[in-house]
Amino acid sequence: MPELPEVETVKRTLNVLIKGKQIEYVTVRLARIIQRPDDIQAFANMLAGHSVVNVERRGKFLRIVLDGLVLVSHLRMEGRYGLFQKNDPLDKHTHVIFHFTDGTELRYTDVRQFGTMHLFQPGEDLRLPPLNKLGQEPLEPAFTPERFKEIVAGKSTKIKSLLLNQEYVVGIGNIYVDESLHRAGIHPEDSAKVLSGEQLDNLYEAIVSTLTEAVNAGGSSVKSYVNGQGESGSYQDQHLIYGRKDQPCVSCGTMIEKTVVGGRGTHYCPNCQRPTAI
DNA sequence: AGACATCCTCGGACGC
DNA sequence: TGCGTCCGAGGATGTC
Repeated sequence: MPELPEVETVKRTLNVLIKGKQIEYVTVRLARIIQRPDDIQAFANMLAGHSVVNVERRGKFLRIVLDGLVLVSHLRMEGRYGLFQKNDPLDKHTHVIFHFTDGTELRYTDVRQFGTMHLFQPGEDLRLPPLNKLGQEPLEPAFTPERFKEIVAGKSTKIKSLLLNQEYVVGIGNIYVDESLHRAGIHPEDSAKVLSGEQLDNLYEAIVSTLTEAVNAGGSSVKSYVNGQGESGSYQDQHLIYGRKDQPCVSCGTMIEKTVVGGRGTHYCPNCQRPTAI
């Protein structure tokens, strides 16, 4: 389940692996991955002949910038990219293949088939779905404690749901939201508007430090996530709360509980993360 | 606005 | 013990 640190890691490795390569042709083996244009043959035809200029990230989306096109790709839960030689055996879950003129291939593999690709003309992508409603990047300088408080102000939503909503702050998914709330000592079901300035300062710091540390570790490898070079990240070894149901909290020894918040599996320490009294 | 279903596959848990 | 069945995992989107 790639979140910001995993997508950032994929972005960095793809820049090493495919920057400058020219697409000869594209094979689409599963049509539903391609969301724009409607016609997969048009998708393939548009890409042929274009070269990779840069790979960027917006929230959990990759922006593969070509000379004259932008390919927006979301990995959802289990999407992966890998660079192969054209004769390498094909995985049955490989759905899109970008054949380069040098005989290598960028393959998109996705067991769950949830990932998406949208192809745009330059300048279109940021003002159309799925990128047009995305909120603040948490690892950019513009994300300050003051900005975070503006975003949260007056919202009655549960804080966990707010942090998962990509219209406000981007890149946080179910793993890092649980880790950040635990680090800040905040109960996931607290209404955003009841949190004090001090709590929001702590939460801001927890989000930035958690994501930064995870990026530095190459992301978390949960289930099948690997980066564009087939390597696993290591941050899952540093998870203090996610996936640790019925194990003792490292801070206080209380058994970690798992519930459902906003339809998502939610891990928290009932001692360290008590509901905020109103 | 918030709750819920939908998409999908597979691995692990569970029941007999 | 072994085999079959079921369900949880979740990001974004759409509906109610």
